[in-house]
Amino acid sequence: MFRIDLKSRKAIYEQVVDNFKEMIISGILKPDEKVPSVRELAKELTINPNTIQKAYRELESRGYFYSVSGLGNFVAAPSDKQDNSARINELKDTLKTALNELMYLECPKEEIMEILKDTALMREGETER
Amino acid sequence: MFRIDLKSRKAIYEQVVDNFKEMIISGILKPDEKVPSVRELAKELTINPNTIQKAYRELESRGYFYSVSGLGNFVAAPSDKQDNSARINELKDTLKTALNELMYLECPKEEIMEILKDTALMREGETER
Amino acid sequence: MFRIDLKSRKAIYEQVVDNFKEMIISGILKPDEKVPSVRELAKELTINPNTIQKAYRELESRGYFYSVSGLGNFVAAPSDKQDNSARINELKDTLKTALNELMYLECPKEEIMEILKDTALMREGETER
Amino acid sequence: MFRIDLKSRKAIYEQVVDNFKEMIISGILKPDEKVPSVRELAKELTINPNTIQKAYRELESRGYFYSVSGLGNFVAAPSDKQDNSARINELKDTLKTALNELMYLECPKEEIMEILKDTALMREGETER
DNA sequence: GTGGTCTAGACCACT
DNA sequence: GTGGTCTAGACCACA
Repeated sequence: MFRIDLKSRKAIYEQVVDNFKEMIISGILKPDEKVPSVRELAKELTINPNTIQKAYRELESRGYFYSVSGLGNFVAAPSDKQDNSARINELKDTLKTALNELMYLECPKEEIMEILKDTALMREGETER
Repeated sequence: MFRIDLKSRKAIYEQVVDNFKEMIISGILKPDEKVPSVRELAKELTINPNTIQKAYRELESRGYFYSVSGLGNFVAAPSDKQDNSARINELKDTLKTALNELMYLECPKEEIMEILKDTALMREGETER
Repeated sequence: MFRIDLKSRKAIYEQVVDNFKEMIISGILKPDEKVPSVRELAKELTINPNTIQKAYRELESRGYFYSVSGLGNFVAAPSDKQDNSARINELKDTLKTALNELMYLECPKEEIMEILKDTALMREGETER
Repeated sequence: MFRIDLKSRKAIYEQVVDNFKEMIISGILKPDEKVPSVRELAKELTINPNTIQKAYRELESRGYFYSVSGLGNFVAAPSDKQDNSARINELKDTLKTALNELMYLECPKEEIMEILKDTALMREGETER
């Protein structure tokens, strides 16, 4: 369920954050669903609870979690999310940069198109007419 | 010419690396063009020469610069670049993730398409048929 | 355990790199084994920590170490190594050059054969038929 | 005739030295043959004369050249070479190290054998019986 | 505790 | 002049 790579350069708490974000974005985790408690998850991943704690706080501050004291943490509904525009601009920028670098590295266009299709951005048949 | 944000969480030397990469990728810097000397750039940006040095070595080891001792650093030709596949896979992954998150944040498709067009990935008329 | 020659023309950090590479190649250091912390080794060798740091990063970027933040540096498994072909060609070239020069200096063939045997390249009895 | 790579990390004067050594070792340059004057070679390679000068001094001190004042530099005969033992030990060491690293990188034995044959170390048929 | 970054200032080799 | 190395000492983020 979780992909944590201790060897990665990325901080562990960030990897936890990314894993949750991905599961929420892809719909594996539904709004108002309860997520494991800090201690539970820490034990399961054999990671320091402080690290999980930090990840949860991060997810809460970014609007992906909400916490009910005494009950635990829950997945927030997309509509509850705050001010997206800043994050959207950030993402657009990474998109542009990544695309430019891919072109520079001579990654074949088809492979990029494949990705676009996979993300449901395009229906089959819209590309490469 | 350079955008360095001392307050950013990103390391200064990484910002320098990214700035150069962007300029090379976008063609602002041409192959075999000389880049400012370590000391020169350090002085211009009021940054410690060692920091610039580190950035330059990074760029060299990633195949964007080559260094001629006694003469300075120069922009490498794209063909001189090494083993891209690992980097390409990384980029594809960030691409996927960014696209998914954009969809989740309900960024209008048109805006994303705009970016694709800008990167010359698609010719006018190929999209939104 | 470590042979560092401060007077050598070779940079100290390179000597550290070479020492570790040799210990890893010869199997003295096993995969996933922890190596001394930057500060520890620096203290032991009475060398500046930054110098050790540089050596460790070099080893990491060449695929001999991996670093786990907060825990330290570890020996990477051979399979984790990246793109060897460039390095292999380099080595083949040094091999050729060294052999040619040895022949020129009239080093007896037997002595060279001795080395080949020692590196397990040849089984006893295969040579000097 | 000369392979000088300004982009290489190796110092230019060292590349000049290596080129001459190789030509002498391989017999392209014969004993007592005259080599180009410092100025001539510098002009031909469009390199600073001081750099060539340094290379020639190095070659002389290592016993590959001898200089006759007013006439120029000449290739020394192998027998004129001094104290080889130190250099031979050096070479043996690089040989060992290179071989070990090649084995570690899983370079196929056959490719290594190929090199040994090419250097006339072995006659055809002596290996892999 | 760990690695990672940065500064200031020094010295060396090469061109 | 150029890059490359090294030291001393400081600060930060992560586990």
